[in-house]
Amino acid sequence: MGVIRKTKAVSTVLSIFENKNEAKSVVSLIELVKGEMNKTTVYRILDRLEQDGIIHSFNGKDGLKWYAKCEGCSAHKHSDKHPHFQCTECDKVECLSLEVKIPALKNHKVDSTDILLMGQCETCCS
Amino acid sequence: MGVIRKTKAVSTVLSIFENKNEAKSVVSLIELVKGEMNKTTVYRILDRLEQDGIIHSFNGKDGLKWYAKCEGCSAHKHSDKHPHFQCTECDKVECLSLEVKIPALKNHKVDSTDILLMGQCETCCS
DNA sequence: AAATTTAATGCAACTTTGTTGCAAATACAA
DNA sequence: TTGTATTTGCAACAAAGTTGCATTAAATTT
Repeated sequence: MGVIRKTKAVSTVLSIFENKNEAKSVVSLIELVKGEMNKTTVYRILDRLEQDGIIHSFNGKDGLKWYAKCEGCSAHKHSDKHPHFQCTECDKVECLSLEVKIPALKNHKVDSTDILLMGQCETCCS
Repeated sequence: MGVIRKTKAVSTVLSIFENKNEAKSVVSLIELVKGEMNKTTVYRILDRLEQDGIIHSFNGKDGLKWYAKCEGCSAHKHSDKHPHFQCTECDKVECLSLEVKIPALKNHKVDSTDILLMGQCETCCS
C-alpha cells in the first residue's frame, strides 16, 4: 500500500526522522506527537513509511520496535541490514554502517539478519 | 537471587530445556505447562534460571522473549553471545555455535551483542 | 519429627504495547 | 467544486508481561 497522501500527520512524523540520523522507538514517537495525533495514526504512518522504504524498523534491546530513516532504500530493495547500537544507560540507538560478515549456514536459507550491539555510547562512556 | 529451591514447578520447566537443544518462547512455555502452573510462576522461574546461568534469553523476530539452555554458562559468566536462527515459516529458533566477528567501534564500549538470523530452517527448506 | 523460617506460588488486578472496526474527516483527481 | 478513496480519531480490544499480597511449601533448626 504505502504512503499515498501527504497529510499533516505524515509530514510531522517524517520531519522527526529528517533532521537527525537517530532511531526512535514507537513509544517515544507517540509521546513526541501526543496531542497532535492519535497513537493508532502513528502506528499506521510508520507502517506505510516502512513499506515505501523511507524508514526501516528493528527491535531494540527490550523487544520494543524502533524506526530509523533508511539510507538508500526503496520499496522493493531494503538496505536495512546494517547493525544497530543501543546504549544500556541512556537507551539511545544508532545505525551503524559496519559490514558484519555472517558465515554460511548449512541447510538453512538466510534471508535477513538483525544485529544489535549493546553497551555504552559516546556520551555515556565519558 | 537465583534458584534456591527445587520445587515441582522448577523441575517441570527445567525438564523442558533438558531434553532438546531447542529454544522456547515464553508464550509457548506458558502454553506447555498450562494447568500445571500459573503464568506468573513461569515468568519468575525463567528469571531465576537465567540469573543462575542455567538458561539464557534473547528476543525473537517479533520482539517476543525466548529462552534456551546455556552451554557452559555460570551465574557470573554468561557465554550467551552466540547467534540465533529463527525460521520465518515455522518460527522455530536454534542456537548457533557460529563465531561472528564484530569490528571495533570507536568511542563505544560494546558489552554484548544480539544476532538473529532469519530465513528457512532445514525442515522448511526442503 | 515438629516447629520455624524464608522462598515460591496462585490469583487478581494492573500496565504497556500494539491492533481492529467503523464513522467522520481530509487529500486529491476529474 | 464535486466525488471518491485514503487517512484519521476514537473506543474497544488483545496479548505480553508485572505487581502486591495472601497462601503454600521447601529447607533449617531445634
